[in-house]
Amino acid sequence: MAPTLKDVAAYVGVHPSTVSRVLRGKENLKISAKTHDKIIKAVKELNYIPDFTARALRMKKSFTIGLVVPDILNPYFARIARRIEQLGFEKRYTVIVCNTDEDQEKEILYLNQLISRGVDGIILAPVQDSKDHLIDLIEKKIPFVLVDRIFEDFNVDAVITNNAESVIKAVTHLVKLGHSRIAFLRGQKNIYTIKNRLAGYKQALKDFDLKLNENYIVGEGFEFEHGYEATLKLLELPELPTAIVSSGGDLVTLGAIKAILEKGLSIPKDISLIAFFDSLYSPFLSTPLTTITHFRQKIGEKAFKLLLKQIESNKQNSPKTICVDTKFEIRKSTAKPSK
Amino acid sequence: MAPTLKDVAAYVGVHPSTVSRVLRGKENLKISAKTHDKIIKAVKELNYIPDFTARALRMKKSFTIGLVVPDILNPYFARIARRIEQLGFEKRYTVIVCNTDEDQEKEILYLNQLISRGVDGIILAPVQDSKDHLIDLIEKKIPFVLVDRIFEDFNVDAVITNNAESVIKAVTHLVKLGHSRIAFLRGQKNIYTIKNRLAGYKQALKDFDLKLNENYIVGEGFEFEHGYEATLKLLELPELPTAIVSSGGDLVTLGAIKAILEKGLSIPKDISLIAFFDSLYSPFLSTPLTTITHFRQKIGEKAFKLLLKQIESNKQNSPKTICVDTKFEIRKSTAKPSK
DNA sequence: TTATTTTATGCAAACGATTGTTTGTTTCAA
DNA sequence: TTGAAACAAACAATCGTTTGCATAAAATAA
Repeated sequence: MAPTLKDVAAYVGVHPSTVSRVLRGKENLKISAKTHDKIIKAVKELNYIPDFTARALRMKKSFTIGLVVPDILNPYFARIARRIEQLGFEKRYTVIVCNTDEDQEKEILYLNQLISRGVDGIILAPVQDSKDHLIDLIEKKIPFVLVDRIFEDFNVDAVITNNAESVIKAVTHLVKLGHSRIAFLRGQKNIYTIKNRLAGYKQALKDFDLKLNENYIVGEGFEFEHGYEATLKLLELPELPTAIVSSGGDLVTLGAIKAILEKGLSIPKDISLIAFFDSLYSPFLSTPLTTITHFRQKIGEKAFKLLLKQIESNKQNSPKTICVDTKFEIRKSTAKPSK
Repeated sequence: MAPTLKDVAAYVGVHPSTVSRVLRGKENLKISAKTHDKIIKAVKELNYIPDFTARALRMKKSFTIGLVVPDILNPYFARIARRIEQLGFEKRYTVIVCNTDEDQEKEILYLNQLISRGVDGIILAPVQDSKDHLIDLIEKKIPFVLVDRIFEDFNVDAVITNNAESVIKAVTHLVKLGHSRIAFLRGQKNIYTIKNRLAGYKQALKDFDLKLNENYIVGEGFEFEHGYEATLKLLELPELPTAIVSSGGDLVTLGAIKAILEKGLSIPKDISLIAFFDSLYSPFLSTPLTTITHFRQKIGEKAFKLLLKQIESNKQNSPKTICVDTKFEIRKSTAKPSK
């Protein structure tokens, strides 16, 4: 059996509390140098490792944070997660990763698990069917930070990106190239980011006096298939769009590319494409993609810092929403429309 | 404050142990239907959530497993992680994700953290500088499973892939196309997978009576830059290779592609390329990549099941190494050499 | 020398569950 | 009516720490 505090204490011939005090350091309680050294030595010799569980129970502090995202396979969330884990490591926090698959039920289950496990805080990209369970978190005074997605009139710490503006920039670019039939390939509806991107799209059309064609707005989810199906539908319309803004991320966009190529169309000759996409891969695609790029590590960083501040300060600071800029990177997938 | 067992007990007018027994179910101890119902009702009304920490301490079982990988950003490990998390969820296990960045120090620190936190088991893709700390795990009787990388004469549960053979298949394909100057773009040296892939490479050359050119073996790590630098070096040799086998994964391979294109060479006209690469992106690259594809969810699945078996059975089963096949997928990045 | 402060450590009660053992009731057969 | 068996629930110890408080010993002041 692994040695406990008690074992160490017995070994040195001292009380467990003394060992504990030596190990925890700080404290104004003074320990004589002699016992201090003996204890340190004993800890080494017995190879004592403190039991975090017991400590967490006693101190009501677990040095654990929960990260709840739709899918860690999505490079967008993977990078955020990576950065959070990295910062957590520095501060001796451990990260529990939970994937909701955009399933509200699962989100609630996970959240309860995390609460039950006594995490010190939660970083969450919520499925957005409801926010009732989040109100619960507030009542339970569990620190949490939203990333990527927020709710109207729900004022909590959050890190988001300027979705609408980034799409406006994209559409502007297309319009300047001469496009007027611009389609919007959505990810899943009802997600904050998507709603805002769509709003940006509509705003931009309005700004340029282009009529809004509802048939040009397609897409029902964040998977490869969703992108594929939706784009196929788009390409079977009587009047083809000359450009697509893909707002659903990597998988959706790859699905879209597959559909476009299958239809025998080429990018950007027949169709211009702008996407929210991983900037690592985008330069290397068949046609290097013009993208709206997120600074995902920065998002993770900001989120972690906000959370840590909540955890460490007991007073209730007023909630803060941080908006991280995006970068518009022009590559080869956008060009003048052919006719 | 969140209600505890005691609160529920007091609310019903019963002893905490009774509540516990009702909640845990099973047990041969009988509880009258009446109290049972009252307790269930009280639990609902008070919205009681059991404290996992306390339970873990008492039962010495945390329903937590640690996953230690070099980098979750690497799609290879991301998929494995995803599958493990998924299966864990079904069995009510929670996953703590740790990234080592191929740093032995960090691996040891993490492992100690996990032990300290009382995880029920660990799935580990080890940095391979040493295995001493793993022997520790065995002594402490902490269930663990290696993935992707194993040690010679270290017989523990593990899930690996047939690295050597998959490279032999790749080289064979190249030789049949007429290549004889085939280079090997390594990832980091001294990693089990890489060593085996290299062994496969050498074996294949031997099989085909091709001479081994040490200058054709390059690469010092798993990052984009490593792939880029190494390939550049390769392309500055007096006698250019006509084909490259990239064994370092996505990042290394993208780096290689960048180098090749920068040198004004084209794939596969000037250089054929076969890579270990994410099959999601590979069809969409500038030249769709001929790849050696791993079934990563299967790896994750096997690893989780091995671990679960270890956790659930107290007797020491004899260790098992499972080898998961790879798939060789021919796309457009391989062709006959130009001259 | 005695009183007082300081210093170093021990004591014991938490934290919130689980579980072997006891105790107090019923129930039922003899 | 008594005694044993069966049933329900309480009791109390325990998991490994931390921490407020008490206390003994040593150091200092009076």
